[in-house]
Amino acid sequence: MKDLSTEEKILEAARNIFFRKGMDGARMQEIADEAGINKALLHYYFRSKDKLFEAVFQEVIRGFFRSIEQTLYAELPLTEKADFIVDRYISMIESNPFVPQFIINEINRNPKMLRDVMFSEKFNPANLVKVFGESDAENHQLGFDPRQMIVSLLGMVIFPYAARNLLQMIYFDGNEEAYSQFLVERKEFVKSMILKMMQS
Amino acid sequence: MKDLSTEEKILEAARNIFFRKGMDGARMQEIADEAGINKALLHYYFRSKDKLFEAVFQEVIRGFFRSIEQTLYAELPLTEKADFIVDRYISMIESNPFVPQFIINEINRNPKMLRDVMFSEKFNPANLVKVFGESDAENHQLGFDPRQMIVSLLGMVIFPYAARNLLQMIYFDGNEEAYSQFLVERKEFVKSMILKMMQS
DNA sequence: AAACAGTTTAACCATATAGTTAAATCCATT
DNA sequence: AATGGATTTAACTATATGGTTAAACTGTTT
Repeated sequence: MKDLSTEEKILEAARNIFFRKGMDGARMQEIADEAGINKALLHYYFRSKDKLFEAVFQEVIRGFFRSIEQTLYAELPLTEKADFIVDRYISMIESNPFVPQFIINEINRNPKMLRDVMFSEKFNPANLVKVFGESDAENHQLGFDPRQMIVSLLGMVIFPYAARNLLQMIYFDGNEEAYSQFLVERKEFVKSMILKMMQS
Repeated sequence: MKDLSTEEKILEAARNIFFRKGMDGARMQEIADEAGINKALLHYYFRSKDKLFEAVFQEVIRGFFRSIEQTLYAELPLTEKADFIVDRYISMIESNPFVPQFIINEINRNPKMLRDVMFSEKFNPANLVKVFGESDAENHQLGFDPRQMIVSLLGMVIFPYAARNLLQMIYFDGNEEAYSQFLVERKEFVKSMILKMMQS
């Protein structure tokens, strides 16, 4: 951590705090502490909390879009593609378990931010739908809106991480190890369920 | 609204604000305004923001447990039971779309609160698992942890509401009516998918 | 009429927090 | 050694916000 540039140290700290507590719950002092600097220097690099948050949010959304696009352009048969997407999303979430909740919450708090980032990043969602929706022979037999499938996949993958504390408490008696094991097993479970769901 | 008792007006207003903005984002002044009273009276009824929040949170968790239990004791064959649960949960969410996110967020913010409420309500989650997990002939052939199924169901049902703004923007070009229609169709989609998932 | 809870008004206090400032210090480059 | 940017220190300002207070008012009950 020590050998990062100060700006990078700040962004790293800001991510840690914002991801866990959100814009409303985060404190500039806490971010400064986490970065190992003082508040004056924090404001020296990022003029305001809003600017700092914007930097973090924009970066996260960029990464989010980038990884969506990567799954889009993977040329695979539908069944393998579903596996591929599940693997990718789960590994993304495991390396940053707070990100999905963060994105959802902050967009709900201020939906305009997403529009702004999408505009400034020239991100065009028009062909996003095609993940499960086009150009594959198997696909024409699905018989439903492909978005139903992708939303199901996202829900099944994201929910157990977003609601971890709740689910761990009510279904696993608060046992962390048991829940971790549940998540390990979940990967194959979701893959096989998506497969079943896609069989006519 | 005018004919409710003041305490009920306050709780109603507090729900509106807390559900949307969470504990951190909510302002006592805003709650007072929403209830059509002043801050002094608000504190006259609920001594502090913490107490008011606690009242709302406790009430929500109680309702949550109650409805879980009602689905538990419904004596139905597995397949119909899944339909029953999907219907119930969706109608609950539609009458209060912010509640699932609220519960998840506030539990993440302070997991101890859930333990406290569960303790004071003497709620024992030990047999929750049995929803999809016991005493039904079909069930012994499932061949997986029934919790995987219930978490999938919850994820598929809750996620499209929790992430509404995000999904609406990226998959529906911001079109609200289109997304509402998507949610209408989703009900049957989820039911049929759960069915498929339960077929050996 | 007196009493009393509910309610308003308006000012007020205490604290947390975002953000600023000025001077001093550190450290690398010239 | 001098320059200049990065960083610290510490005090400070402004504001938002939770919470309090006292006095007045309202409407109902006794």
